[in-house]
Amino acid sequence: MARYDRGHKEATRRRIVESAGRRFKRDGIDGSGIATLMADAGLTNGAFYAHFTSKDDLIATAVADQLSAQTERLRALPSGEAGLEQFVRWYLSAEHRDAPQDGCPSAALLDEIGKAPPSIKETFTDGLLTSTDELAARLAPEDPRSARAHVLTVFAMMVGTVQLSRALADRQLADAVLEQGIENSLALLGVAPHG
Amino acid sequence: MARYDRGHKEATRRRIVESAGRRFKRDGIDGSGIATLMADAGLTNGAFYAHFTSKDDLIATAVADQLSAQTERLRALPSGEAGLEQFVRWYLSAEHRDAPQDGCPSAALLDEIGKAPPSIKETFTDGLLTSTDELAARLAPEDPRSARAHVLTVFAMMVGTVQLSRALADRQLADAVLEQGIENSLALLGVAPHG
DNA sequence: TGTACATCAGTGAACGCGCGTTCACTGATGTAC
DNA sequence: TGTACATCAGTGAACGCGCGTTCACTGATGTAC
Repeated sequence: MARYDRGHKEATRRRIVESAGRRFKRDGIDGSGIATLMADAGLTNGAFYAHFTSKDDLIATAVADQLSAQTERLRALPSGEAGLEQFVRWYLSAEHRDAPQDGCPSAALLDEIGKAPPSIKETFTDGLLTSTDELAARLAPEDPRSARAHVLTVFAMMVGTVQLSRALADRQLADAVLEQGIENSLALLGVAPHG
Repeated sequence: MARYDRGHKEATRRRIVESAGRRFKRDGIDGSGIATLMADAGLTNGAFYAHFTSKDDLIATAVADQLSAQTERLRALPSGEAGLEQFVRWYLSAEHRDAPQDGCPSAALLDEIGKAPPSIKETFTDGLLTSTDELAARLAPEDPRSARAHVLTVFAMMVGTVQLSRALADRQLADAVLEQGIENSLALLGVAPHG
């Protein structure tokens, strides 16, 4: 159509990546077709391959983008254990459970990433570690690396808890699971609850 | 083709349900087409609708079947905390992680079930509670119901841990996460490790 | 300043393919007479 | 005992549809002369 500003294409690309991240988290990766992803960004399917070499290319890009957005959110938390506790309480909230498109990419996509090709697993692993190392820094400021596996495991547990809460047909039970999850997670992190 | 023994159709149906359960756990529900599912059972696609009204019908049946198979496995465990610990150690083993088709349906499908229609969530919820109540009975034999949310949460955490271990591209880290997961799970259950 | 052409982000139709589902048909056996 | 027909689990081709991907084309702007 038109000839656009310098930077227009880059802005379009970013728009696709961001809306695709949301769509993936809501409907799953397999459940999101190219035409839908492009329509989400206000475009038609044909333009897709001017921005990405394949759907896998977009998946990897969107997963990395989602994880780095999460890292930013973690950096914005209060330092120390207060930030940790705040994160746990948000993560295991009914709001997070009920709005997967706005939430954590791991909670929404971990299962599909486990079945994805190695290149996507690698992208995921890198981005996830960057983000969980933010948590580790809060738990063990003097030696974040030592807390890595521990933080990663507690994070995995929170992921599973949110997923279970999303899958249960009994809302009361789903809420109870989240509450218990907060207690258990804080206990494992050694954070005394201030709620 | 041939006219078959009494009970032949029922046996065929069971065969489809069982192989579909394995296929779903391996490739995902969305990732498993009718033709493949029927070929797994040694049949052609056309016979499918003589056994099920729709793919969703099979999904619900297979999920329920998988969960009741898991319940049977839990019943076969030693009674008391010994059985609990044995379960946790199997669940968070590299073998379980690396063979999803033979493993826990929740670990493989929780994410997709969270996005599934309510009828499937209900089937899942019923079957899951039956199976986790087996664990609760080991933790609190005098009042299993009181331990329900607690056991459910620890179970959710184990699910997330297995999923993360499947998604990580770094095998060493994936193994470390499982090990930490065992420690954390046993701690939360109040079971003193005997490993 | 005016004309001709190059650029290029985006359009929209089409490709082959696999999806869930439908349906006319098969053919070995059981039943009726 | 022999023939005609009913039964029914399973076959395999076909349905319309959406998938990921390709491609000829559009048309507003920038550049060359």
